[in-house]
Amino acid sequence: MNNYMQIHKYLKQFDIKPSVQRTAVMDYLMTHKTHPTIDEIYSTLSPFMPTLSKTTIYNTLNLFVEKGAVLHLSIDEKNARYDADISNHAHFMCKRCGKVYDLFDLKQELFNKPQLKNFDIHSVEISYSGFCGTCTGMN
Amino acid sequence: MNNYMQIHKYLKQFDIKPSVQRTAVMDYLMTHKTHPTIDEIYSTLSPFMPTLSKTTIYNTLNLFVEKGAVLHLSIDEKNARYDADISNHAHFMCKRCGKVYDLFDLKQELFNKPQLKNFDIHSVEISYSGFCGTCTGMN
DNA sequence: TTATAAAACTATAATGGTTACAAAGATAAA
DNA sequence: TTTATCTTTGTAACCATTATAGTTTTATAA
Repeated sequence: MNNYMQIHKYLKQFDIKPSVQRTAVMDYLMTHKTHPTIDEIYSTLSPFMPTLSKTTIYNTLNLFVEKGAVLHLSIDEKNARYDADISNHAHFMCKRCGKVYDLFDLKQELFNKPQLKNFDIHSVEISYSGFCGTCTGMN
Repeated sequence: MNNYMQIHKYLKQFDIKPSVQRTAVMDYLMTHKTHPTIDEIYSTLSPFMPTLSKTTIYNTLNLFVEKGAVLHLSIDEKNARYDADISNHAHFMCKRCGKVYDLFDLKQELFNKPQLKNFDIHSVEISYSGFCGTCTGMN
């Protein structure tokens, strides 16, 4: 079974009808774990899909987020970022270079939804910011 | 000592030169713990300060955040939100009514900055979202 | 297969939050 | 008082996102 069919199956698990465009976007997110912006996704895919519209990227990602297949990250004030890894993990954004990194090795308790009687919590986002090792020369 | 002078002293602690406008904005943030948007701050202050410009609100809040006197919240994708309470606490945003609530009663460990050799972490933002009690009728 | 309806995609325009810029005003120093 | 610096202001520009309407594709059913 090829990758295209695997992604089809994966999308269907989230009640998302596969299409060429949707499959390409999910494929991009799965193979580029860089928390890309809309523009990055569009710029990369566009040469291979000449009729592709940026609106479709917007529509597709809004659908993915709505269906729970993709995380919308608000860590970057300038542009929305997207992440196909929906497992519990946090993010770090370097204030100098702007890269967004995954932080997997944190205690899982961090991601527990607090049980509060006045709030029905659906999602958690844990974001750190500062300088990355590449920018400080400390790695 | 009046409130105006107290706020002057407070701003100076953050190396911020007080001015009428800056004092008014900090006063607003301290007395309105609703995590207001730029527009809300401007709309409220404007009638009392007829020459006030919205650009000044932007400039002022950018300065406050830069100096560490105010937190910029990215929990609301639509508008930046600001919080004069810089102590460790998390936020909850209701996806129906849009209100942003403070969550103070969480374990302080949540706000510990993980010691990672490749990342120099300056700040932490913990955001929850879902439905609030008012919107679900459950309180 | 063909006709019809629904869904998805596309291009363009509109929206709206934020920043850039330049001029005017206020403050501080000499 | 003069000069320099900082702050504020209004306008214009920018740019990410959404709205809209038309086209294309896909699904349904006769």
